[in-house]
Parts: sequence; structure tokens; C-alpha cells
Amino acid sequence: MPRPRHDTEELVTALGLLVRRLRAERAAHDLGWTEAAVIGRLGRGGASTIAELARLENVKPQSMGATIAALEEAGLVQRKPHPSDRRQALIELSAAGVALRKDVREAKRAWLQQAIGRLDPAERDTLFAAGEIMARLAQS
Amino acid sequence: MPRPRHDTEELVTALGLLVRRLRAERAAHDLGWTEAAVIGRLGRGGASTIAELARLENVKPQSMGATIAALEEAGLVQRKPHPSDRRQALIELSAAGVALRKDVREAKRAWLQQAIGRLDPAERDTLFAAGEIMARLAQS
DNA sequence: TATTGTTATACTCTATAACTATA
DNA sequence: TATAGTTATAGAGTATAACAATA
Repeated sequence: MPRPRHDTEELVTALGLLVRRLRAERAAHDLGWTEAAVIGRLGRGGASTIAELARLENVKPQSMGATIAALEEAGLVQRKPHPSDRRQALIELSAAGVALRKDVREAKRAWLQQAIGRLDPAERDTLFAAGEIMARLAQS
Repeated sequence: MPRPRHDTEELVTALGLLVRRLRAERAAHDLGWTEAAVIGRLGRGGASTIAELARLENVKPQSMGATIAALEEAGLVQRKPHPSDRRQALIELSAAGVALRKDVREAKRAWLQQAIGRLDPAERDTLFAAGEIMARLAQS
């Protein structure tokens, strides 16, 4: 029963290792991590605002502003005026963003996909179950 | 049994969320993530070289060189000549590094520790088991 | 006053490239 | 030639602070 503290240290270490490994695997033409998360979220959930996206992705609104500006510059998202609040801008995928999203889902994280494919089914289940738990932790 | 691809996408999303949440939680006086990993590793495994640490932590030797230089500047690690190869430098914890390591283990990741403490025991087991799997994936 | 977003600036972490010293 | 490490430079991602516009 003991060692939750020790296990937490190991969990953080494992997270760091995996994140750095995934970063190394990312091809040059690829989207950044937060960029890909935003593209995916807009694709699933539709238009949103910078403040809302920042809250959902656990970054400051200014940071999300920079991310959105980069995506906008790349032509992957576009702005549309908010119907009732002129302070806000609704961010939505452009046609290129919609198209890219398919490619991203197919091609990105190919390394992780393939590495996970070599795990035991039971380990895979554990990993995916932990993914849900981590998402919940991250938002608590 | 389907959806491994979908689950992989969600796993990456969860990793990103949790990493950003942990980053936000890190106090200003705290060690960076890789720095803490190096301190922990030196504490557990004893002296090591820059190239070895880079390999173990999944970064380039130059990047690890910068990390070590920062830790050295902070007085947390020190160099000692390699007994037989004058190209290499053995990096070891200083007295301050040893002392800090205890504090780091006690105080760091306090938020994660407490969040994990509120999980079901079964979820905690899943999370820690996934930690081992992720560490293995990261090194494969 | 509070909220949304922008601009300016800086820090952390990591990368690539070119170099020196040693093996 | 190959390996260990350093130096120089750059980029991504995020932060804080100060500001403008709108509610």
C-alpha cells in the first residue's frame, strides 16, 4: 500500500519522458501540440472564443492568442464576429483547417500509434483508462 | 474493439492537458521539469555524464549540457574528472543538490500528489500502472 | 468595474550547426 | 575517424504586465 509519493514521482518522470519522446517524433511540417489540440477541438466542438479555448487547454488567454494568431497566419482558422458581443471573436476552422484535420488524425502521432499497437491488449486498456483519468485530473 | 486510433488521439490530448496543468502549478522557485528529473536521477543512480543523461532523458546532448550548466550555476551539481577518459565529465549532486532533492520530493508536485490522493484506489492503480507503461513506451 | 482581446517583453526548454579536445 | 562536450543561434510555447475596446 505504501509509496504513493514515490509513485507520483515516477509518474511525473514517465510523463516527462513520453512528452519529450513525442516531441522528438514530431515532423517539421507538423502542427505543434497545442495547435493540434485546438484544431481537434474546433473540429469536434465547432467555433469557440480565445478565452474559452485557453480555459479548456489550460493556458493563459494571451498564450492562446498567440497560438490562434499562428493558426490564422497559416490559414487554418478564421475569425467571425460574435453575434451579440463585439469584444469576442469566434474562431472556426477554415476549409484548409478542416482538410488538414483529417490528415492530422491519420498521420500524426504515428509513432505512438504504432508503439501502442505492440502493447498487450491489457496494457493498452490500462493506458487508455489512465488517459481519461489524466484528463479529469488536469481539469480538476 | 475498435477505436484504438481515436483513443490514441485522446491520450495525446490528455497528456497535453496534464502537462500544461502541471507546468502552471510549478512555483517560481521550483526546478524545471528536466532539471528535477536529472536531480532525481543523480540522487538515485549516482554520478553520470552529460551524454548518458541526455540519452536517458530523451534530449540531445547539447540540450542536456544547457540543463547541467544551469544546475551547476545554481550550485546543485558539480563536475568531477572522469578517471580514465579526459573528454568526459562526471556530474554529481553537490551537498546543496542532495539537500534540495529531499525538499523537491516532499514539496514538488504537491498539487498532483493531492489530486491523486482524491482518486479511487483503483484509479490510482491504473494511473501508476500506466506510468510504467509510458516510461517503457518512451524508451522503446 | 469586469471581461475580451492585443501588444510588448522575457523565460524555459529544446533543436541544429559548427567548433575544440580527447580517444 | 569517432566521441564528449561547448558555443552560438534559433524556434516553440508559455508567462506577466500594460493597454484598448466593449459590456
